[in-house]
Amino acid sequence: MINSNKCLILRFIKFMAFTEKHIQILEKSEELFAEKGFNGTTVRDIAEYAGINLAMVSYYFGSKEKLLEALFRNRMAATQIRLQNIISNQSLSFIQKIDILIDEFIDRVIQKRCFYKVMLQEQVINKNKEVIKLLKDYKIGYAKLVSTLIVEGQKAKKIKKDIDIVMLLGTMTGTVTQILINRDYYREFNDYKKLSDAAFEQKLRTNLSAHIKHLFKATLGYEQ
Amino acid sequence: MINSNKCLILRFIKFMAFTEKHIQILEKSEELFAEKGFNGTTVRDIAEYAGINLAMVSYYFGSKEKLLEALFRNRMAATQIRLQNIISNQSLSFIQKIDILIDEFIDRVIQKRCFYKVMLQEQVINKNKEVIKLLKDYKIGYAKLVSTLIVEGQKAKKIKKDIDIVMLLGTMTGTVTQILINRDYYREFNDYKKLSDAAFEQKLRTNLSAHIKHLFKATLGYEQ
Amino acid sequence: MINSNKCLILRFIKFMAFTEKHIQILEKSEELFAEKGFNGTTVRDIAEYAGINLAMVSYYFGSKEKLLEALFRNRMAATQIRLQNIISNQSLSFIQKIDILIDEFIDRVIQKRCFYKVMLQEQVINKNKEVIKLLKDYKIGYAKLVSTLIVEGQKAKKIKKDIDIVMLLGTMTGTVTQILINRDYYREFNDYKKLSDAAFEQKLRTNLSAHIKHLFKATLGYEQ
Amino acid sequence: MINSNKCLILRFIKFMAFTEKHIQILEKSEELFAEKGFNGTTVRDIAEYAGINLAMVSYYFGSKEKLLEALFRNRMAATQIRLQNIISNQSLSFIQKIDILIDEFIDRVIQKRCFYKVMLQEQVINKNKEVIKLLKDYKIGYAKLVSTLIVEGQKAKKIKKDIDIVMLLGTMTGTVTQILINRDYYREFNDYKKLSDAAFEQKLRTNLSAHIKHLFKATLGYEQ
DNA sequence: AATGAATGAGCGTTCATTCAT
DNA sequence: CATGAATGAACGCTCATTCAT
Repeated sequence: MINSNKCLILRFIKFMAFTEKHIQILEKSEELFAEKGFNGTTVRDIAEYAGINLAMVSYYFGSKEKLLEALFRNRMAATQIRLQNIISNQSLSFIQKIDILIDEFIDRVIQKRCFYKVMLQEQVINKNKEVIKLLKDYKIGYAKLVSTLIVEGQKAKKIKKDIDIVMLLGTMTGTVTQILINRDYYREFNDYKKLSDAAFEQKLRTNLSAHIKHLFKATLGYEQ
Repeated sequence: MINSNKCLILRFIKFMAFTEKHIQILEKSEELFAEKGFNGTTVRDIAEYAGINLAMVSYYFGSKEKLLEALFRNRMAATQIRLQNIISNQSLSFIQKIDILIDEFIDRVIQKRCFYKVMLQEQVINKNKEVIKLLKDYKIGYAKLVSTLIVEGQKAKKIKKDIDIVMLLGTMTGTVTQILINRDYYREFNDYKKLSDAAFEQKLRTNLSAHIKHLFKATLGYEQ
Repeated sequence: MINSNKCLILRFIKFMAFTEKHIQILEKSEELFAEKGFNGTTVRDIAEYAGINLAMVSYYFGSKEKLLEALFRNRMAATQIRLQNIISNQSLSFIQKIDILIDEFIDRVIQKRCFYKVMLQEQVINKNKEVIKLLKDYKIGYAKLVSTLIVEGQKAKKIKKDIDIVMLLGTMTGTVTQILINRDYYREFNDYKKLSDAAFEQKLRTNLSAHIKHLFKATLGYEQ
Repeated sequence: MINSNKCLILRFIKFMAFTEKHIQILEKSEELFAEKGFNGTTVRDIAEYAGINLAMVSYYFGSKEKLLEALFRNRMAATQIRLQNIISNQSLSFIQKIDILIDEFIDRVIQKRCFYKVMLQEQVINKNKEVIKLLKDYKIGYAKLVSTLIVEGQKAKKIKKDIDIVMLLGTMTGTVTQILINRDYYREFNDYKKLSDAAFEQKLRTNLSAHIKHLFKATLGYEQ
């Protein structure tokens, strides 16, 4: 089981000896890309914000485009590890795994919100072939992984037949993305301004988790 | 009640005498913005693709930035009219209105998919103040409109209390957006390649409609 | 004598049927050229400021360049008439004529200060051949005219020999020009701010007149 | 007294590490600005004439506008040094200092004739605030400096009372400026064409010097 | 006779990238 | 190994002028 699951997730890790400066550039550029977009961010912006020399970006990563690719590879390798840890945990039921996958996703987007904004951009304006390839592999891997869990549930007659997995994952991803985008507006509309930033973030996490889990149960037909 | 609903939707229509060439530029630039992003699209690209002189963009719209604003104003004015027609229809129950709103949204995004890609961009990379303002007004108007319907249903004891409207609308918007983004991937994964483009689009519409309506019912607690 | 003097001044009048709109454009463009320079003034600026259609400038004058030429021809024709009136006055002595020429020049520059700013520009940045030609003819005519008066005075042994006329006229023109340029600074430095605009202008005229006449007397060696 | 004079001249020197290429661009652009005006000179003109890349102007100076400002700061810092050397020379009488100031000015304008054409432009078409500020400071400093010398002469009862300093300096500046502008015409009118360029320039210098010194003496009332 | 629409040319500036050191 | 200096290409925009009506 574990081995077969492993195969479902692609290996994004590609050897690259990252120094502290590499990481510094990646993190700072991620923030800028998220805020102003890839095209709206200049190499000068990155150099200035990361406190490095202008030529370093090309020197370290080859080009602005390849910096973006490195960013994706880096973040996606981390994601792979997180997913692997969940899947390989033999003490969890498939229902528990689905719930944990939902929470993991919410947590991931909230923690790495900059990256998910960049990811969203790349999916819409898609230009970079390497990134698109990474994204496609990730999506296929993720869908197959969830598919395995659902098939397992269907065999145990605990989950409805004919589940549209891509649609369901679209709901999860889309809902979280929309809340990520409309974070301030969500806070305002629901009168959460009185909460501290940390408290609001916790509230957001809880609300999202409950909402999406409820949608999954309604779609998959299981009860906990 | 219906009249008061009218007030909930903002008026985006602002007088601008659009000639055929204005429309031509708007539509072509919309396609390019959707494909390559606002920053990734040059005025020269637009001029070439729309078959007009380079200087016409500035001549007609003032600047590339104002062209984008005009695009948003134009599309949003059309949206307003569509919404108004639904709301002002006195022969519909609130449940019917919610269902129609869902279908209208799906239809709108599928028909104007380019615009919705541009809209997504602007929400993530947001730079243009005028556009952000239009978007905020639209979102508030839309949420209040749905809120009115839900309150109506709650009064009639047909809808659960404590509905998180922004979250629910996030699910609708997010799901449709994700399927818009992953359209090709959705087609591939579900083996819809054998369908004609038109048949697939119809399938997409039907699936999305059924899925989202089901999620709404599960969230709001009503039965038709 | 009168006839010979006439020959010293060139004829700038060239037939052009000027309508009110022509005059309007000339006067408004003169103001703008004076303020922002010829290159810094756009045809759109002129059209807007003169309240006419953008195409009128080309339509009426042929081009922006020819508008400038028309402006020079117009103003210089008027100058010619003013000078002719002084020269042809047989009741004046040559000393009186020199004094009157000085006052006429001061008066002309103060009244038509915009034009003299444009004139100064054209002499420095000189580009327009037609204008340069007009200016050269004017200068030669003016110098010859003054020369005639001085020769007359020298014959009457009232004026020193070896007068450097161009230098002397340079002093007159230069002094007035400098005060025109430094008008505000002159007012401030001499504490004339308390005077009304009209009173200051009168003061300026008086001071300039006395100063330049004094310099002429010191140079030419005559006493009134 | 001499030390207090030092304070009368503003300090234009602002640290800027000028390389040879900076100087090259400054000098070449000065020529072009003098000939065609600031607005009439394109960055491409400058790049070509100075033998540098088009982007270098922005790279070195920030913008075309800031290049102009640098030009003014540079030339005016040099002027300050020249003036300081005269003022601080304790072996000169105030009359000698005035004479030397006149010669220094003539020399400066003839040597840096391009700059003085640019300066004249900026005073007439004035647009650049920084340049106007520098010019105003220079004028005030110069006038105060001369004023100090004159007051010294008045105390020694060698100079008339009630001297209009701005007017007198206007005569000096204006006369030199006019001859600068009408240089060729002056040469032609006075039949100096037979002289070599160098000989004519020397003649020009001598004539200007004698003429202006004479005007100063006539105005100030002193005798050497 | 007068003008709104349109345009080719060229503007100042910024870009990601390169390269000598 | 790291970087300051430099650059070709392209950017959004404005210009004076034209032309069909």
